[in-house]
Amino acid sequence: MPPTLPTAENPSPENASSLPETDPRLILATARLKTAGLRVTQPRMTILEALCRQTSPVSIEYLHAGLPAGACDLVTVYRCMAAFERGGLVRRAVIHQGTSLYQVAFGQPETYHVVCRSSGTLAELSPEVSGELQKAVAKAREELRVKGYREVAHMLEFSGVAPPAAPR
Amino acid sequence: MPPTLPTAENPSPENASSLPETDPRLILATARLKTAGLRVTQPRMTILEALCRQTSPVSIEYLHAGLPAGACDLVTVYRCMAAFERGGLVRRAVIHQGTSLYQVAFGQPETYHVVCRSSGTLAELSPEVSGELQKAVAKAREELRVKGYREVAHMLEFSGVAPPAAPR
DNA sequence: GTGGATGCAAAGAATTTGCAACCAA
DNA sequence: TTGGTTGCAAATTCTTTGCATCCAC
Repeated sequence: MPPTLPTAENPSPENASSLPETDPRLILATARLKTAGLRVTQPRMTILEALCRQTSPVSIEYLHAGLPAGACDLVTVYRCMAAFERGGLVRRAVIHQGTSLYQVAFGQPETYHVVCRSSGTLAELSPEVSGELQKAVAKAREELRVKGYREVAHMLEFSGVAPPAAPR
Repeated sequence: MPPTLPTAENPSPENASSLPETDPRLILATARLKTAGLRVTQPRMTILEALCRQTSPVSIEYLHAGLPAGACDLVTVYRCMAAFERGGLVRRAVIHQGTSLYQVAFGQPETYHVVCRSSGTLAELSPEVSGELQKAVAKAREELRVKGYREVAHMLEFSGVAPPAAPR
């Protein structure tokens, strides 16, 4: 059976080593929060820390399930992600079976994904293709900027039926 | 007040003249249905006919509200749109406040949209930029095809805060 | 001090599912 | 004939909201 998207029920094992507060991405995250006019709170930093550990887009439920016990309420994660998205800290990467999956939007190249409608597998597009897409998206953003749009975000997702896993 | 997205409550007036069965797009739609292994039924043709009349992406609720009275159940529209999307007849264009908006995916150039998070206004990107995006998307599709993906679909949406409407 | 942020509980809304009847191929 | 489709009703599930309390700035 092909690997499926991690769910809130079976979160992938968290990296035990907690990121030090001096992690460059968290420092950047703090700056981004302030720039966006958002307050730097414990729940928010915990959420951003967990988000930075992810290697692929995750759902809010999954993210919450992976936080230290009692870190914060699920509703808070919803509210934070909405604020983060408006502030450009995170990006809604794909919508998988009606659920939004998010990824950090800073400190790393933008990568686009494809969701298998059959197995739920999530795969990345090649850096080359992601780069091409990013370029075209940049042009769109520029057009929108000129037209006066602010806080522009975008969501690009591919879906399809993945080939059966190669037999071994 | 800027124009907002049409809703199920205030559907825009339908064009009274019903499309003749010989409408090229409906003929194409019929062919697409068969190609996708889907049956050609009355509800489906009615839905596709209504969808072809739209000039911008619409929600399922809105689409259903615009159908002739008693044409078919709302659930049927949901199921048909899901089937159409898998079959490549329609494209989920944007997700507006948690609601998916669809548009036909054949017989017309692909256009991408931007949703205003403040007013709900939906606007098109220029044909030039949409074309650029389409090219990059085509490359992605090609990569996925080579990798063995079938029935590839994609969703690309921009959102932002639109500038205040110009005073007149 | 003050307005944004959070927790808890409850509501809201889009979408899905079960099942029997129906009909396109 | 037969498996895909549809209608109706009910359930599911993701997401949002209200409000009192709390805390970052």
